[in-house]
Amino acid sequence: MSKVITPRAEDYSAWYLDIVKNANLADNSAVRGCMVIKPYGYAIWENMRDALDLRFKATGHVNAYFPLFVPKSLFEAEEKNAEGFAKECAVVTHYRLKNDASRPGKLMVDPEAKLEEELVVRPTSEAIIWNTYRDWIQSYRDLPLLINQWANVVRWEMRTRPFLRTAEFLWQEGHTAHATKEEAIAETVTMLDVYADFAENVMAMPVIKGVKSANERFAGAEDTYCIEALMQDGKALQAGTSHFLGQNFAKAFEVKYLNKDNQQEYVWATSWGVSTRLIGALIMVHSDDAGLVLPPKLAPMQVVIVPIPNAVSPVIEECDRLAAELRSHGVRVHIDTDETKRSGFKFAEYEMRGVPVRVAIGKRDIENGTLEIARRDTKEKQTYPMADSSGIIRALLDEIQQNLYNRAKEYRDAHITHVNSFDEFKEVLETKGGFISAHWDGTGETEERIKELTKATIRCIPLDAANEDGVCVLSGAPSKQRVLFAKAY
RNA sequence: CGGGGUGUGGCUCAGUCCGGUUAGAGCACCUGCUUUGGGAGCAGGGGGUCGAGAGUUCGAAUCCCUCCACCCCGACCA
Repeated sequence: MSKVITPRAEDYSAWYLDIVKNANLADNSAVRGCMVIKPYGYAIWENMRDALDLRFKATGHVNAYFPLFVPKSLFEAEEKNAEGFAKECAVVTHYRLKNDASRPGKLMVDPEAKLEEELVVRPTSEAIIWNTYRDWIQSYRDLPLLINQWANVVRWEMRTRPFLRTAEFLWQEGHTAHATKEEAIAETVTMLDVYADFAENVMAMPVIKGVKSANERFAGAEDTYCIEALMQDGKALQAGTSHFLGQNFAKAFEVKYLNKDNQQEYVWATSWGVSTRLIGALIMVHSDDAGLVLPPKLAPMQVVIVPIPNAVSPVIEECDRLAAELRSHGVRVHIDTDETKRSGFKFAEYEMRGVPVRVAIGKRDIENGTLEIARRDTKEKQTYPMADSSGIIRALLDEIQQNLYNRAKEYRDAHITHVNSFDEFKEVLETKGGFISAHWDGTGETEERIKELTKATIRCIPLDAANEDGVCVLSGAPSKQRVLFAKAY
């Protein structure tokens, strides 16, 4: 296969699609808007899932599974949430097919098999979950209820892109119930911190924690917290959200508990989620024109060993010995003994697939007691003594993880620009991109107007924003703090 | 949902305007030999109801009609 990746500078969007295809992450499918996640892409998701699940468990959550289908009457119970998703719901209306008399061998929907009540394919599960929680929660002793589910959801999108926006996607959704408002808000913030920790320490992707403006808030939430990341093309991407839902769902579904004073009270709720979209973020934060670049903590193969020539004694024995040594330290190693491919091809192939460390061992090395180690992040390669190799490689994996984070953070920090006028705002947005830190008067009208004029939206009001008196870049009205604008995915 | 475009081996496309033997190329794939430290070379080989249906014609990938799918640009979105 001659694999050519479009350079980022030429066409960023084509570059992204080339990475997805050539790194074997996903394929288009026969289903409009839906992708097939291939084994290599799915292995990355599994690593993300495992790291997140560990963190969810560590913060007291348990997993459960709720149905894919939501009866329409339940779905519409919390009005704001239902309205927010109404335009992109897949709906099941029938439960049977039959032979089509007019077209032999073909099937048709049986008009006799119409459902009495349509079923919405979940775009999110608040409705079915809160309807269930009503029965599970009676007393303050049942609280807090801390449940997560790993699931697929469907949002009928017009324009789709692999991982970033597909009609069906995989995610996790946490849904918790609490006795007090304070406790629910604390949970919302805790899970935001979990996401930020995961993004920065596992994905090596720096994020900004913040709160969404009213326009960008999750439908049905009182407050939406988010982590925002910056992609290499200067566009922002929401990498995770954590919602304080107030008592909206409790009231819609009558979820009450008896407090210590024997009085009925509505519970307080949160929900939080991240999706396979994170794989899209991972690609766009670290990868280069040679292909995917993966942080070691998520790479399905952390080290690939290429014997030169293939599978020949004593080269192969040395490869096996090193692999065993690395595996005993928990390193994920792959030895490529495929004799039908040349080593040069393999080098290019593993670069394309983002394997953090490549080791080459040849006859020459056996004679010299050496091996060649190449790192994917900087593409440097160097020869080392065989004797020290396991320790060197393990240290290198840590270094690569750290370097990817530092590199991404440097880029991100260099692309947060403070502006004080709308002219400056527009110029920075067009010439430099990235986050624009500016004063905003707090009104939805101004936010909407800025979006119309520039296509930039408020990504978040950073949690660590300092109090600073100023005037709104558009309206000139007084403002107490800066917010972050950007064009977004 | 509006505007534009494209459907030909697994992939990228030529051929369509102006109908004419067995429908082509590159890549990929299979076999053999030589190779193997940055995407190998040579030789041989397999694979297509030309998006679908109906029509015009002696003859259709090519012309007419209908339908379908996908892509790009907008509006909407994690």
